[in-house]
Amino acid sequence: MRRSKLFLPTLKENPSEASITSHRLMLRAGMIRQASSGIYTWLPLGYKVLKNIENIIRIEQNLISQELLMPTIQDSAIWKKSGRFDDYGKEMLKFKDRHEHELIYGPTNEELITDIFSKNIMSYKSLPLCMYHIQWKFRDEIRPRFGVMRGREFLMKDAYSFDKNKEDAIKCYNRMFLSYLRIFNKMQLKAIPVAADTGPIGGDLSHEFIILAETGESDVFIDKNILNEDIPDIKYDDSEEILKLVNKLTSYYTAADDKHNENEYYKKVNEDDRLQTRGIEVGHLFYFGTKYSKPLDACIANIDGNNTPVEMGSYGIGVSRLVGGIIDAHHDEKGICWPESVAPYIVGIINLRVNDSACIELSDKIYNFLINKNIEILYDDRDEGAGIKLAEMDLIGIPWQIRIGPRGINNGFFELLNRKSGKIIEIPINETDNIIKNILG
RNA sequence: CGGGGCGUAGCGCAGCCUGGUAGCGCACCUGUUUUGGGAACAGGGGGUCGAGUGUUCGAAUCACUCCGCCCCGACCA
Repeated sequence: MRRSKLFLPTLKENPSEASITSHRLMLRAGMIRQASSGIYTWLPLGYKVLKNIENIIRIEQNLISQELLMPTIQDSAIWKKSGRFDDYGKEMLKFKDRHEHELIYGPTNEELITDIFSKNIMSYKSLPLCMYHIQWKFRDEIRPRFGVMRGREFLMKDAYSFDKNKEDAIKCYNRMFLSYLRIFNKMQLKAIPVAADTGPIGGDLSHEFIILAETGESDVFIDKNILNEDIPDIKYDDSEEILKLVNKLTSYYTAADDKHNENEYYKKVNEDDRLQTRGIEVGHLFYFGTKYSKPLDACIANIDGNNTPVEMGSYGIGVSRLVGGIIDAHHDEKGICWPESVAPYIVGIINLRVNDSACIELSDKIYNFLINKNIEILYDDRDEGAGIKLAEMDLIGIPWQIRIGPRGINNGFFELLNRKSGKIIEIPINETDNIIKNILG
């Protein structure tokens, strides 16, 4: 993509509407604009990142689940049946269509997927079944804030599992646990599983995945050692190994403020290992058994021939929130430093002198070379001062910058800069292959 | 919903106290010179001062009402 053609309205100054880092940087880097309180337009650069995050989630979730797409608008009837129409309270947006029929904008989808299940699955032989979708949700938050971190409209991945008994349901829960660890790991986030309350979703087993951040909304108390745990290479069908991993990770003391117990914390964790900070919830696992299958009559014929309510769980990831979370974890004073896995462009080319024919020739050559290698690239071909272009490339956080200017060309090289480390590699002009080696190596 | 703050050009702000018909920086347009970290000079365009009502000869400025946005708290992916 040529920068001269890209809709990328960056801001030099901090907008007054933003107070925290991720929000400020998303506005300044031209990723989002606010449409209304807690509701945002995703501009091209931000949307690319959002899509990249979605795809990381997709690739990992597809190993244990199937993707479908449910609507944003739901009929209020199923919510009345589950009892949540009233329980969910003012957070749920309710409205009527032209026939005075009551609808809601889905804050989550347990009712809808349970309804689909009950109408199409009759037997335990069709289980286990796990499905997910990535869809916009609306929760009319009391106080939206921090940009996409607590929006009213937000993109969520929500998965739902159906099993014939509790034992199988827990196995699915644990597979999700592993899947979440891998997903967050791919985004270069240290997500810590924390025992959690179940809130309006309900149920008796639940973990939140929290990333540590000073701007997080809840206090967390953890045993530092959990941060050193690696994610082992386990196959998803190896329930025993997965269980061992889950048990190991959940044996560490980790708690958000609502479940924190000071005495236990002091007893269980050495003083040097205690870490009290703030965190952002990016994922949540729930096992809730038959909480929805009973009222919505989602029953299966079980092995013994009796109809029994299906065992369920649900598993959410805040996709749009992750964009903010990743920025919070990966930025410096100049701007964003995207992990390559989610970066909107992998390489940025800066032609420092757009009226110099040698610079144009080399820039175009490298641009076309990288396009042919299927590398996402942003080519700043604008007639602007060098400082403007360098500063913007830093701000929007492109992991690799290629700088082409007369100074280098006269000495037979161009520069490849790593955004995160700041290291510059000088590459001879006719060795463009070296770009690939450095980026991938 | 309780507490606090804000609303003036695309962005950041001044002007308001003490009413006299709107200004600065950045950005934008034209030209010249520049060109390796947010250039210089010259010229130019852009505003129902969040909305309504009132007070007044006259309101961005004073009063009242409403709307919107942000921050702290209770709730949550």
